[in-house]
Amino acid sequence: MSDLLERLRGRGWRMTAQRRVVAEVLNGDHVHLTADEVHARATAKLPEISRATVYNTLGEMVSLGEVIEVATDKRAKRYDPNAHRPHQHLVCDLCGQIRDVHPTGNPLTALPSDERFGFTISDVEVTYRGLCPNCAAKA
Amino acid sequence: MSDLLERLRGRGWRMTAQRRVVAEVLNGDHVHLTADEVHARATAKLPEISRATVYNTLGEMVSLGEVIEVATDKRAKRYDPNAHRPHQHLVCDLCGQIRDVHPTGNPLTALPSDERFGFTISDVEVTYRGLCPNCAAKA
DNA sequence: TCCTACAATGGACAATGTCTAAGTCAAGGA
DNA sequence: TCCTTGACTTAGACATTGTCCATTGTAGGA
Repeated sequence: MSDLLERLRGRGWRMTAQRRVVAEVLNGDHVHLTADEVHARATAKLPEISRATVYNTLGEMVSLGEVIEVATDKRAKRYDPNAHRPHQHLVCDLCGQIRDVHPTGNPLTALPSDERFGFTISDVEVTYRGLCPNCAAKA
Repeated sequence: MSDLLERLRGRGWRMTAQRRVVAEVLNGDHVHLTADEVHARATAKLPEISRATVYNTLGEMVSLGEVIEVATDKRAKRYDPNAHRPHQHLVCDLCGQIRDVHPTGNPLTALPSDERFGFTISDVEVTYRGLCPNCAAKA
């Protein structure tokens, strides 16, 4: 169980009530909240926190590399606190549920050099799509 | 060179001037326009076309499975007319340029069954990120 | 304790996408 | 060819998501 708050403290990040609350809301496994959901939950703990602060704080955590932005659906970006361990995502097309998964092998090796168009590739994102057990049962 | 317009006609899609223009704008290889760019180019050919129609038409082409929605950057969705042939995307993190690529092998085999959480997986999206030759030279 | 640089606030603004009511038109039938 | 009908298009209001900025507040060091 990674502790996002501890990791941020360890980087000498200036701590404020607002930042602590955002980090607490975002902490955990299989957590993929939108900025708006983070704001809603943060407001429950600290009513006067503003939307701009939530956006700023999320943006800073992304810049620090402690949180990853995920764009699995067409709507809002989601924020994933498990930046410390590489992983990919599994998404249910119906309910939108997201799970972290760890495929075997390195997807980079699947791309031949004549398909790289001279690019310097630094990262690969893989999104598996389908139906979760619940939605599959209903369909 | 696939002809999007021909494929749509072949499906008995009711043809209108607006739909024809949108299909013409979107046709080609390595084409990944945003809805707004499609609207801008369509307006050049047919000035009175409305934004709603562009969105509707793109949405219908996606429903028909003739066009794919791509969410490579955090901003607008992009539309890719090469739905008839499976492929993945290579994105430049600086200039946002997108290329279609064809990795070898099946990325699905990389996901062990105990990492599938009971999901029925129907599709895998792979996005390679890095710098294009131009941006790498400047950096 | 006091200072100062950094953080938070809130409200306007921007970008993207959705919806609705009313008008228009493509395509098939007489 | 002309009519009919249901599907398509339009314009603009509205919704959602995200950004910016000037002002106010505060964490942490001297």
